[in-house]
Amino acid sequence: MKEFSNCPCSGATLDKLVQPAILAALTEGPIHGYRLAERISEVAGPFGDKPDVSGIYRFLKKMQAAGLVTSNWETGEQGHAKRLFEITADGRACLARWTATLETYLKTLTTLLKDAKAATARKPRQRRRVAVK
Amino acid sequence: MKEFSNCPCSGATLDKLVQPAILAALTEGPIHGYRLAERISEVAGPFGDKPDVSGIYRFLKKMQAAGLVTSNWETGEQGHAKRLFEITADGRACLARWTATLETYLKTLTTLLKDAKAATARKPRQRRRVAVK
DNA sequence: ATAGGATATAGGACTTACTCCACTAATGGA
DNA sequence: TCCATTAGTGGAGTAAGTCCTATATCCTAT
Repeated sequence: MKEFSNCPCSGATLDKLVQPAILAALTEGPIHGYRLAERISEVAGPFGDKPDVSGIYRFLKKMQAAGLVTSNWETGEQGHAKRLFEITADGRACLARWTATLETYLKTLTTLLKDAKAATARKPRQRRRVAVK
Repeated sequence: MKEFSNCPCSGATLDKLVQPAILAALTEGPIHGYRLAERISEVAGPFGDKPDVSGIYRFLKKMQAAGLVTSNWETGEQGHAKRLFEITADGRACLARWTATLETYLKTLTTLLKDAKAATARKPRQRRRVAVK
């Protein structure tokens, strides 16, 4: 048998869906990019280790350009400037749409899973006779 | 409000998970790349329109290199040569692993969805008057 | 004091898993 | 004869990441 460690079936290359995760996290209130990344890796949990911070920032920038979030620099007398990100109305609408999309996606995946399972059950023989029934 | 037609929340840019779909379809028996693509778009159904044929062929090639499938040219006296693809033992193992991976993925997505929903329910207000506290 | 860790933001280069478009080529009807 | 269907393939581009690196500033502990 082979090593499957770098095979996509390990899940290593699956999308982590950072964008909806960001939007969802932002509904909890304004937050810094850094903290956001932490919140998300909590949710992403056991699956994809954790998303890269720089990826988060990149996304936030894109999302700001698209009008899904706003940000302003929090320039306290001390401490270097931090960006506080906030979700916009459009961002909320986008999140709602994500919800619908993910639901459909979930359904598709479930079907796929069922099919795959049925398939593996269907032909478990053909290796060297795996018992009668 | 904006158009969301090219926003990723529309699902247009979500991965279609072609690889496990291919493997699952292959367990039904040897098949041509072209037919395979059709079978998959049936399953993919309402979601991502349908995966591109060329993408399928590219993947099959990669998977063959990885030993997950085999193929031989079906050179009948007439009709141009067709490739018949078949799943290998390694391919079946890979599919089994995919099943496990997708299950975890599904769980993560479900959590994310629940969070997002709770979030949209949580703050539909907060647009003018942010309250005292 | 100062070295090192956590906090915070960001860019360059790369990869994976696709997509879209265009092309060849044979087969089977209308 | 023209055209749809079946079958396979290549070039170019994109989306959503990854890894590594660089920058600052703060807060400890030595």
